Order: sequence, then C-alpha cells, then structure tokens
Amino acid sequence: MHLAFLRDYHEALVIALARTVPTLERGTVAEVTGLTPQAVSKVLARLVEEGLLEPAGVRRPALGKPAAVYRLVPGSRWAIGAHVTRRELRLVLTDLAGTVRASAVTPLPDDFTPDQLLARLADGVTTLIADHRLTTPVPDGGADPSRVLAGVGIGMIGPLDQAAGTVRGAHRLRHWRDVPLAELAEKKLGLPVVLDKDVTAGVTAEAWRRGPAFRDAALVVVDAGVGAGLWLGGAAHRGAHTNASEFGHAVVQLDGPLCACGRHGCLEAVHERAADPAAAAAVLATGVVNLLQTLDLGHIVLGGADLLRDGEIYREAVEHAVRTQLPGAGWLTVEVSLTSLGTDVVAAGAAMQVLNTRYGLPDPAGLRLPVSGPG
Amino acid sequence: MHLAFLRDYHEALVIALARTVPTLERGTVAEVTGLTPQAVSKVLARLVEEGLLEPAGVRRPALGKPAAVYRLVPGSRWAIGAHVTRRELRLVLTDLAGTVRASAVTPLPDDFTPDQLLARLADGVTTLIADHRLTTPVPDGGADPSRVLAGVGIGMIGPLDQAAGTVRGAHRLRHWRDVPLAELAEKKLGLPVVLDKDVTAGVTAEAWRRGPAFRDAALVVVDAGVGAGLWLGGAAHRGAHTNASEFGHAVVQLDGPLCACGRHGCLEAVHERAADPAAAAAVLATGVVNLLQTLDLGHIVLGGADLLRDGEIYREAVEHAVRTQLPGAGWLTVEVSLTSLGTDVVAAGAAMQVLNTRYGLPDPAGLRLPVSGPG
DNA sequence: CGACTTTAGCAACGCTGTTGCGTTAGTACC
DNA sequence: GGTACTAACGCAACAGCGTTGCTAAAGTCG
Repeated sequence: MHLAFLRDYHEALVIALARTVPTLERGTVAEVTGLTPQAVSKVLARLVEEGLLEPAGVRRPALGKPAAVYRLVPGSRWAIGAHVTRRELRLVLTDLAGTVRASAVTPLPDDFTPDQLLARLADGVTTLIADHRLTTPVPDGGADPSRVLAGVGIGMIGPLDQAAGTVRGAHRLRHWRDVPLAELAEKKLGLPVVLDKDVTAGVTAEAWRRGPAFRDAALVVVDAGVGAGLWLGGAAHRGAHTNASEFGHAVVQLDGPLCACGRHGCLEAVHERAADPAAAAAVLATGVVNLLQTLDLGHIVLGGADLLRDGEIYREAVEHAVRTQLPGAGWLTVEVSLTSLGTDVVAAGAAMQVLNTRYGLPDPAGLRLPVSGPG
Repeated sequence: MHLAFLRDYHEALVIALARTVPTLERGTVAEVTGLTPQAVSKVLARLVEEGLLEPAGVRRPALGKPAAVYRLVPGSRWAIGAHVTRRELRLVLTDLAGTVRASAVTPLPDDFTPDQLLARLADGVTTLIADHRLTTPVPDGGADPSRVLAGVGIGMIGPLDQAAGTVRGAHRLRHWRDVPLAELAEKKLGLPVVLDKDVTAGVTAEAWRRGPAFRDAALVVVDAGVGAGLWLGGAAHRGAHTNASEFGHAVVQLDGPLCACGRHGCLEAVHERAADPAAAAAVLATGVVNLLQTLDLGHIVLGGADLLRDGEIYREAVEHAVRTQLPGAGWLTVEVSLTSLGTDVVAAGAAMQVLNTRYGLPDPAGLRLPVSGPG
C-alpha cells in the first residue's frame, strides 16, 4: 500500500514547516503545502494524536471565526548523536526542533577497537536516557508517545558504506576494516542506529535547523583535514559509494606540495602549509569558490575545531572571495556563515539524521535493480 | 488530488524500466518496483492504452501459464532538442527510447538576436514535424496517441534561470540580457519548451539512455571552454540559481595563468595553454579526479567537439588518473567513457529533458515558501 | 438581532494500490 | 485421456489517501 508514502510525506512537510516557523494554522499550511484545508485538518489531527504537535490557542482575525493555532512539541521526540574522532567520543542529545539539550565528551584510547567504542557509546547513551527520562520506542505505539528517543546517529571519518552501515576502514585506525558498526550498535543499544560520514552528518544539522530554504549548501570543515558535507536539492549528497565530501583532496595547485594521499597540491596540503591563518583562510576560500562554480550553492557554512579557532578570519576570507572571485551578478547570492553549533555540529547532525529518517521527507521508492558485479 | 502523483510516479518507473530492458513482464516489473502484480497490471494497461507500450507476445515458462510480454513503443512519443552555440543551431529529433532519429545544423549570424534564433528554430521544427509526420499534443487526448511530439528542449550556454526559462545573459552575445526564451519559443512554436544549460541537458541525454544505474555522474565537456553537467542522486543538479556546472572555472593552479573570468589558474585557462593534447588531457583528468573526490561519482562521460577530436587520448588520461590518483580501493569503481552521442549530446539531451518532464520521475511537491528579498 | 466573514468539520466520493480468490493455459504423470 | 500441478492472469471487494459539498460555529458590523 503506497498511500502510506503520501501520508508520511505530507506529515514530514508539516513537521518541516513547524520547525521553521513558531506557530502553524490550517490556512497557512494549506497555502504552503498546496493541500486543501480539509487534508491539512486531517494531517494536523494525526500529528496532535502522535504528540508531535499541540494546540496553542487561537488567532482572532479581524472578521470571522478564530483560527486554531498549533505548534511543535520539541520535547516529544529525541535523538542522540555521536561524533567519533581519533581521540574522543562526543555525544549530544537533541530534540525534535534540532536544539541541543545536552552534550558530553569522553576520551577514547589510542587506536581504539570497535568493542572499546561500543562500550563507551553504550555508557553514554544509558546515562543520557536516565538523566532525561527518555522513553525507548515501543513496538506497537500504544503507550505514552512523549519523550521518545528515536535512535542514535553516529558520525565518523570514512571511508564507510552509509547504506550498509559499515565502516570500510577509518583512516589511521587499525582495527576498523569492514566493521558493521550500525548493526553492532543496534544490537548493543537496542535502538535504531544510523551511520554516516562526519561532514555529511554535520550538514544535516544545518539543514534540519534552517528549514526548506536551505536547499543547496555545503558545510566546509577544517579539523585535522578539510572536508565538505554536501546538501544538494534538499537532501544529503553521499555519492555513488557514499564516499563524497573528500573536498580537501581536490588539487588546487598542480605540482604543489605532496599530500598524504599521494597527490600533489591538494587543498588540504596547501592549506596546512600556509604561513598564517589569513593565508590559510585565503586558500580555503579559493576552494570554496571552486565548489560554488561547480555546484552553485546558496549557503556555505564553516565549521570544525581548527577553523573555528580563527572563525571570523575564515568567514571574512570566504565572504570576500565569494564577492570578488565569482562573476558577481546580483542574482548570484551566497550566504556565508559560521556554524551556530560550534564543535557539536557533527554529533548534532548525526542525531538529526535519525530524526530525518523518521520525520524528514521520505524518498519515493525507486527501482530495486539487480546488482550485477561484486563490490 | 495527490493520488495523481503516485500514478505518474509508477508509470514513470515502468517507462524507465522499459527504456533499459528489451522486454517487460508483469512479474519482473512487480519485483523491481515493489508493487503488487495487480497494480502492475493496471499500470501496464494504462500505458498500453496511451500507446507507450505494446504487447510483444508471450514467454512460455517451463511450467504454468505463459506470461504476457510488453515492450516500449519508441515511436509513440517524440521530442525535438536544440543546441544553441555562438555559431550555429543544432536540431535533433529523438524518440521515447532516447534514440536520435534525425539531426540538422543551421549556421547562426554573428551576434544573433533572439528573433533571429526563434525564426530559425521555428523553421527547423516545422521541417522536422512535416518530414516525420509528427502529431502535436492534443488538448484533450481523445485522438490517436501516436507519433506525438511532446515538446522542444533548448540547451545553451548560461547564465540562465532554468526554472523561469530566462536567459540571463549569454556570454559574448550582446542581445541576450534577460530574455524569456522559453516563453517566446512556446508562443512561436505552440509547443511546450524547456530551457537549460548545455551541459546539464547533455548529462540528461546520458542518464535517459543509461537508465537507473546511472545515479551519480558527470558529463565533462570541452568545447571552447570546460564545463560539467551533473547528474546527482538520479536527477539533474542545477544548484541554487540554476548556475551549476561552471567546472572550468575551478582553480587548479593557484597563481596560475589569468583566466577570462578574472581569476588565476582556472582549469579552463590551464587546460587551453597546455603544450599538446596529452598534456591538456592530463590537466582535465586532474580536474575530473577533483570532482570525484568531492562528489563521489560512479560515471564520468566525456564529450564536446574539442575533446572528441582527441577522444581516446582524453579517455585514457582520465581513466589513468582515476586509477592512480584516487585512493584505489576495490569498491571505488568509476566508469569512464566517451559519449556515444558525439556532438549531438546537448541537443539530444535537451530533447530528452522534454521527455523527462513528461515521462520521467516526477518530483513530489515541496513547500511553496514565500520569497523574502529580491534577487 | 440579522447579514456577513472566516474557519472548522462531518459525510460522501473518487482514485490509488491491495487482498482474496477463482480462472486460464500450459506441463507432467499415470 | 484424464488428473494433478504450476504459473500467471484478472475480476471484485476493500482500505486509505486527499477532495468536494455542505452545514455549523464563532466572531464582527450595522
């Protein structure tokens, strides 16, 4: 029965709108979604039933019957996000509105194993559940639909297979070849787990918080390396082998300095050899303009611990480059900003990916083509 | 009534499948689409009714009742594509299968005006309609649904506003500032018209012919400039201002030679100064690897008159670069090929964009957000 | 207090895909 | 030559989505 797709899609549309604006009304929702007022009534009723929305009084128009006003219940659904780096595990608890409600950092042992990570992850998740009195999703949702923990998201460095939830081999971590991390974590935690690359998770955080106007964008991150999480056409772009975002290994200087990846003049290699933050920022800015030329993005968000240390310098350098290096017609508007989530972006984004799979816009089912060759 | 979306979506799914495989059966379609056999029966019946499919005998299984076999009727729908360059107008007629059935080239006057283009376009379209006895779409499709011309696609250099169908200002053509070309052509021709950037149209041609396995790909074109049409996640990527694909103006050599665009070391500038085709191909290949690092594409298609002149040299250079410059794990497979459509890619793609809007996968309606500031 | 405006919501409906089940067209076996 | 079996077909009833039509509700205005 594929009518379920329509229902989920329209519910997701309303939730997306509710995240963006303070209050909702039947009329305005109908206008924005293109649904009839009657249909909106039904959708709103379902969402109130599920506890995602609540009535918020009435608006009295100059003439006529008062309109019922609704608003999102941010505390009705929660998600936990984990950011795994080579040194530490950062956990974040977010609500349905995308607000970070708690965060915690645990150091990880040198060259840690999957089991070591899973143990610390389970510890942290258990603590968060207890501290915030979260409900785990009930099989047949008869129970109280509030404070429900939707699942756990994990953002980490690649390469990894996002669809399968498998880490192919984290750079400079020996125990991480073909680890089915999502599956292992689901078993250990008893919760749905979503795995993704760090920067892709990060850009999801920005998208979830900014709403539908954020259609084509990149989160450019500098943190012991350079990467760019891509949000294209209103969805995360992961690529053919879910390995997109290795933006730092694009060459910006032919015959430039040798990079760890074996090529010469990668953005990352040139960037890390810059004399000072201003020069480094200028190099990154050129890379960002390259991205804009190729992809025509509307928003550039900057993040990552190393970048945020000199955040304003980077932001200004990128904004300047955008203004001066792009064929600056009036219609080519690009918004450049620093992430409002600081060093929590990736963890927060991982959490929001969980919310996004459940309460975001679903993809219509495509063709399940028989796979020909092996991977 | 949004059930129409489901219907169109499933019909488009079946058409996409029919384009890819020689014959269809109820059972296999059901398996691939996830629909029940009954639903597939209804979809197939509708498509036969519309003339898009026809019965093609039966397949006799080892046991049981023979299965009804269907196939696409390529001649049931047609589209005309136009490729506008600074020197000439290239017209192409394609059928529903994406096969080029006719093509014609007309020179254009120096610094031609919109009217001059429209006149030649109308001439060419009229000739093609007459020569191939095409039907124009009937308002209320009671008539014979065969040999229907779905519309006309136009591919040309930007910048342009694809959604509005407006040319913002074609490079080095003085009479082309804010010309509502799609609207003008629709009036002149009495047919639906779709406008898009040349390389974006081109990649649509490849996608339409290759089917759903072609999910993340680029058409890299060298033709008095370097560009890349992007096909991401199964759809054309146009970007926030429908200005994506200016890949040639990504910097690959900081402090390199001055480019026409004002920056230094653009791929295009470095490429055109290369000593010989082999060196030029190597430069382009590096750019392609940059694209792969950032976007993780599964297919790279090469095209454009200047590139195809030394096609094999370019193809080998790119393939070599992909093998040696990417972190060559076994799972990172990239298929590199020359376009099978030669210099007709863009025109053919423009035609297929028309077919794609009518018979391709529809986008679910999003939120019609009120626009805030002016452009 | 009645006319008017705006919003809400019940009830019937249309259309989609689904389910259940009988039918059809063939092979295999005795 | 009949019976069992298999695989695909297709009618009919159904469920669930949004839509349409209409009535009711809750205000303001004169």
